[in-house]
Amino acid sequence: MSKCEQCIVRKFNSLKSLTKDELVRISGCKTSKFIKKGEVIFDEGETLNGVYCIKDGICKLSKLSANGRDQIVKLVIKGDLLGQRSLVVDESANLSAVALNDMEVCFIPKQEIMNDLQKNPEFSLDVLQQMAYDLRESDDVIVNMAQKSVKQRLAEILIYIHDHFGVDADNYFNVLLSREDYANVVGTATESAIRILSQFKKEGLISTSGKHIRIEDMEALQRVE
Amino acid sequence: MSKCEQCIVRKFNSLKSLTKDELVRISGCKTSKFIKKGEVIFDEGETLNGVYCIKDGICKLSKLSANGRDQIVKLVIKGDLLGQRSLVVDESANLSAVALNDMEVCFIPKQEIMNDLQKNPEFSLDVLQQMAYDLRESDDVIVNMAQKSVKQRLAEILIYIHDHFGVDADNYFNVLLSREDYANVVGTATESAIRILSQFKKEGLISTSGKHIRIEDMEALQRVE
DNA sequence: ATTAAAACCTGACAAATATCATATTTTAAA
DNA sequence: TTTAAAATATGATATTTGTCAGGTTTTAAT
Repeated sequence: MSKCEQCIVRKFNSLKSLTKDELVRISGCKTSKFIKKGEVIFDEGETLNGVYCIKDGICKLSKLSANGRDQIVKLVIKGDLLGQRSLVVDESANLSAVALNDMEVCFIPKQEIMNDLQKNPEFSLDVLQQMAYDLRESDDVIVNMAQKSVKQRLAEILIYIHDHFGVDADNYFNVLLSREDYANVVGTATESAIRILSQFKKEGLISTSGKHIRIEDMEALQRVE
Repeated sequence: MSKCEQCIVRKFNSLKSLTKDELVRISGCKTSKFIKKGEVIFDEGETLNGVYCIKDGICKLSKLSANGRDQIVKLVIKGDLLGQRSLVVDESANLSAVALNDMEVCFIPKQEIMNDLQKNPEFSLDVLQQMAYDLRESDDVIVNMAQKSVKQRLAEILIYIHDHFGVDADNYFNVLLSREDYANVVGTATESAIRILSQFKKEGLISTSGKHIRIEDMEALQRVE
């Protein structure tokens, strides 16, 4: 099994603040998992016994609303950590994590992380900073949800996905979301999301090929009101 | 000036994890401020040179949206800390803080807090836990904003204010919000908030006396769809 | 106490969004 | 390959919410 000390992925998350010794120890007790597209990593309400370090792939974090609809709160990519929040406050998971494509993740047991959190102030501060950053992002999402139209939110998520997850050789998004996923990100009915994407297509803002989406006119997309 | 070691308020926030020595040191460099209803504690974009510990009063944290409307993200009360997030990630304030009634706050300079964050793992973990808790709350707000109707959100904020900030002898809310504030919490037009409050009144869910609001039928309010 | 400003309220209408129905296309299983 | 299921698409219509316009009441300053 590969070793944490040599893993590039950790450079993108709080694990970068661990010492070499700590990394070796974690490497010794981590387990690696392959997760197929559509599989659940963990479910809302589940007790998490550790954190997941995403080595490859993308997943969605969502929560079931009282009306029966899933709300996608965040998209998480290679390099990110999953489950630190629940671990820190010792609560069950508040969100479900589902793979959007095939993934490889490393599971690090709770005790290892908690141990380092208590003993390595640099690591602890790094986790704190990541959480502070997430908190600002969440606050911004609240404002967008409350104040912007569905069309605007959809335009923005398209730009977000383009900028954060990149595109392939033909400029199509690397992340494949269903129309229902798009609806669940912006918080609208699936039909509404489909309708607006069709409209964007007609207006030349995007083009599609099946589920694949490509931005054709970024500036116009940014101007959407 | 009163001393942090003897202040009851700190028991409700992360400062409770500081040692006696640390508290004495902080007490020596803190400044106390009285802030009148409506006054700004800090503004979005402002650089914060420390954190505010709320000794008395309530304030709103809000962010100006691109459409010119204010979105209230959080209501903050006696005992809470303001500004830790910005301090931890060394960013300017993401939200504005405005007093909803007369307040007393203590300002603690940045360096004191950062020093303790680096040297006292217990304090650092406590701040981390508070932030993890806030993050869950924010995620829940996102889901509510995205999936619930304005009427439901308004009913819920009434229940939230009742439960978190309490009522006076006549069962009226301790917090006085304008109709515009209510609109800015649930993310709707002021007229819509007014209309729905009127409807709640007609249906006997609440009663009002000027700005003062009292819940008359909690169960019916919880059932609002 | 008077008065101007702000806050509150309501109606009429417009715009945005949800819902339901149904057709078409794509996907995946047998 | 065939076929059933799922995803996508679009129209018609209902519901929710926003906007504008005009009132009344409350608040605060003189």
